[in-house]
Parts: sequence; C-alpha cells; structure tokens
Amino acid sequence: MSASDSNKPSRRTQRTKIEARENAILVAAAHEFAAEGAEGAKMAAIARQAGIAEGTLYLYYRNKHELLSAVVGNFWDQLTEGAQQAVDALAPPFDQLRQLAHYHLQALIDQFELVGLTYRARQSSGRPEQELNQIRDYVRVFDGIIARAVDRNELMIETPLWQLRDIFFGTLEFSARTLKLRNQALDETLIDTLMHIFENFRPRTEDKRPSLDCDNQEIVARLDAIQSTLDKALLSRDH
Amino acid sequence: MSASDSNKPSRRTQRTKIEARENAILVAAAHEFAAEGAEGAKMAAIARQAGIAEGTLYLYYRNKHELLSAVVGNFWDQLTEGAQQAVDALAPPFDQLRQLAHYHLQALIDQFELVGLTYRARQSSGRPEQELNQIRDYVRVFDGIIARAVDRNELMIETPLWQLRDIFFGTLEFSARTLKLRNQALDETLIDTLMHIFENFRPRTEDKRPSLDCDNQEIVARLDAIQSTLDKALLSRDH
DNA sequence: CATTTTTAATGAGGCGTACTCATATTTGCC
DNA sequence: GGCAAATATGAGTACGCCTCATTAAAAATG
Repeated sequence: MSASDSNKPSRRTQRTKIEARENAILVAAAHEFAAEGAEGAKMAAIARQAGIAEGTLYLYYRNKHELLSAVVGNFWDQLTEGAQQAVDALAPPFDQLRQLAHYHLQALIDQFELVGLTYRARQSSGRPEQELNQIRDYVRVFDGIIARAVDRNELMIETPLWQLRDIFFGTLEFSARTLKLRNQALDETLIDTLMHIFENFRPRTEDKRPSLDCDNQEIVARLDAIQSTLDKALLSRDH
Repeated sequence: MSASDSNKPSRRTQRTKIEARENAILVAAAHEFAAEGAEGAKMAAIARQAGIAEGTLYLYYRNKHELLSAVVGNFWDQLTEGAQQAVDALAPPFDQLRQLAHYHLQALIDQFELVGLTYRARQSSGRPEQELNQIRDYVRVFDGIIARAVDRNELMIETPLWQLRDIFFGTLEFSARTLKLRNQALDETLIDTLMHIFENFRPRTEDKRPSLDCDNQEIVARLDAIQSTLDKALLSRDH
C-alpha cells in the first residue's frame, strides 16, 4: 500500500504475474492432458483454457512434449510433498512404510491418468531415457524409510535397495491398475499383503515363528508337564 | 503339382499370399514402432518397409492405432508360446514359477520397447480401457501354475490371485526397467528374492500357521487327557 | 481364351494439428 | 509522455494420418 510499493509494480508484481500465468498454463494443461490423453490433448485447447493465445504457449514451453513433462513433473513434486506429510516422522520404519504404501496407492488410484502420462513424458524426446528428477525425489522418501530401518537393524541389508523399490512400487502400481480397472476402491488387504512381504525381510529376532507362539507354548507346556510326570512315574517305579 | 492344384492358384495360393503380406506389414510395423516409438513411427515408413503403398495399409488395419494394437497383440502371443515352452510341465509348481519368472524377465529386457508400446496400445481409442486379450492369455500361464500349487496345498489361498499376479508381474516389470536403465543383464538374485517372497506364501509344513488353531485346541485337549490319565495311573499305583 | 465381374492396390489430395514468425501490444525506465 | 525491451498474438507453414477416385489384378463365366 505504501508509495514505493504501488508506485512500481515492476519486479515483484511482474514476476508473480508471470508465475501466475505459468501456473495457469500448467493447470489448464493438466486438465486437458488428464481428460484427453497425451495425444488427444490439443495445444489450442490448453491455450484457450489458460486464457492465452496459442503462440504464447511456446514462450513458456518449447513444445508439447516439454509441456507434458512439466505437468508430470509438477504432479510428482506434489506427490512428494503429500508423502512427506503422510508419513509420521516419529513412527518406527515399518509403520512409516505402511503409511507410505497407503498414501501411494490412494494417490495412484485417485490420479490414475497422470500416472499413465508419466510413461509418455519419460521417453523419446531429445535424449533417450532421461529420468524425471521429480520421480527420483519421490522415491527418496521410500529410500529414507528403508535406510532408517537398516540403521535400526530392522531390515536385512542382503537384498539390494533397488529390488525393494521395485517390489514396493511395482506391486502398488500394478495393483492400482487392477483396482481401477475393476472400479474398486483402495483395498486394505493388499497393503497387508505387501507389508507381510516386507516383514519377511526382517531379521528373525530369536528365530521364532510368529504369532502362534501362544498356542504352541500351551502345547509345549503340556508336553513338559507330561515329561516330568513320566519322569516321576519312572522314578517311583524304580524304587 | 497336380493339375487341379496348379490349375487354380485361386483360394489357397491367394490366401497364403495375403497372409504373407499381412505378416510383412506386421514385421515392418514392429520394426518401425520399436525403433521410433508410437508417435515417431510413420505410416509411410511402415508401408515402404513392407513394400506396399501407403493406402494399402488401410486395407489391413483401419488406422495407426489398430496397427499398433496388432503388433503388440502379436508380441504377447509369441510371449505366451515361449512361456509355455520355458515352463517344464512336470516340474513342481514352485520350480515352474521360477522358470516363468526367469523367462518373463529375460523377455522384458530383450524386448523392452515392445513392452513399452503395450501401454500405448491399451488405452484411448474407441472404448476406454479395452484390455488386450493376448495379455489375458499370457497371464493365464501364471494363473495355471498358481492353481496347481493351490491344488497341491503348496500355497495358501488366503491371498487373492490378483494380488499374487500384481506382485509377480509388477515387480518383474519394474525391475526390468531398472536393469535396462542401468544397462545391466538379467540378475539372478532378483529372481531369488522374488521366489523368496512367494515361498513365504507357502504353508509351513512343520510348525504351522494359522487356521490350525482349532487343531491346536484339539491337541491341547488330548494332551490334557493324557496328563490326567497319567496322574490317575500314578495315584493308583502309589496306593 | 475373351469378357465380364469382383476384388485388391495405388498415391495424390484433404484435413487437422503442432509449431513459427512477422506484427502488435504491453511493460520498464527516464 | 516517449523510447526500448520484453512479451503476446494468430495467421500461415509443415507434416503426418487418412480417404477416395482411379487403376491393376484376379476370378468367374461362357
């Protein structure tokens, strides 16, 4: 409101205006791409939705493919942010892993179209197979959890990290496709199954068989009792 | 060579000629698509490679997308055939599973481009999400192995089939991408890890898992009975 | 074998869309 | 206000998918 502020709408105002414009393009493009697919999306339609001329698009992005990459990159950036919030920093690693799995699966289901676009954004173009950095960052959330689990000796380090990644993300992405195809919502049993898998990468603390110990302990107790009874019987008979 | 045969090159000869033509198109298209990608591939180039005019393509396939679908479908058909040969019909289910995993991973690595094209072939077009039947057939090889394992009580049926599928194929496909990205060859330790996962879906033969709780209770009851019998025997002997 | 009918093949042109560029508009600065 | 630099515009271009009138080949017929 001060004179110096309103006097010169120069730098700051212009900058934000341009950023707003760029964001409008990104939003419009995301809508169009998600609705029409990578090939069905038309640059003219995106320009119209963003309220600019078609030629203006090319001042912000060199071509359609680069625009798609920006949309997809932006999507993964937001995913990363959401994931960091969804994971309780104080919880033990395996709880975090479950939280991440849940968040990831839900996100895949909710925004399935954008995930599909990711594959389009990745390939061809200039150089072959330039990975999207934003995906790297996202995977780092997973890596961090695993690293913490290893630090705490809650995970065997025999299995390479990349295998754990591919099990985790591969299973979740394929499952999301399955669920989407059947119009089903997030399935908790899938998360359970996945966590069950990762549980088995844990070192056995005392080489125990999980969960049923209570019942087995009962049996062992009875057998011990029988053993001692027999011992007694044998002893008394010898005398 | 007989008169009736050479006399009329009509039906049979014509049919094979047409099939040969169709196959030439498919081969040319597969090359072009694999080399240039779904969008980079040009119908004109495919026609030239197949030795026909561009317009002739459209007598065999309605449009570019349908041609791509044919190429991809053909690819999965061949995969199915190879898988059936790679799996020893007489081996126990878990060995078969390992064989299939090995074959699948190798195929993904070898023909990575065609796998990527599968995603393009699947979507958009006329109806949304029309699955490729050839993929269904391929997955059936896996399903068959699992069914046999369940029959033999070598696999718990608690985990739904679709989850097992997504673990298997999701992990392998993501891993193939990773290996390809790093220019690495097939990694046996990955197969080991994957099989290790599936081993854990086996019921423990000795010292077993849930579902036997009722049995355990029965056993405890029997043991209790024995205990009391012994007690009685001991008592009566003491007198 | 000649002729008609049917079927298959061709490639020039239509059409739609990503992208360019000469021109117009806005902004920054004195 | 006026000048220069940056930014926006949309008509035009290039290019690729696809159609269709025309041509060639094959089959059927006598």
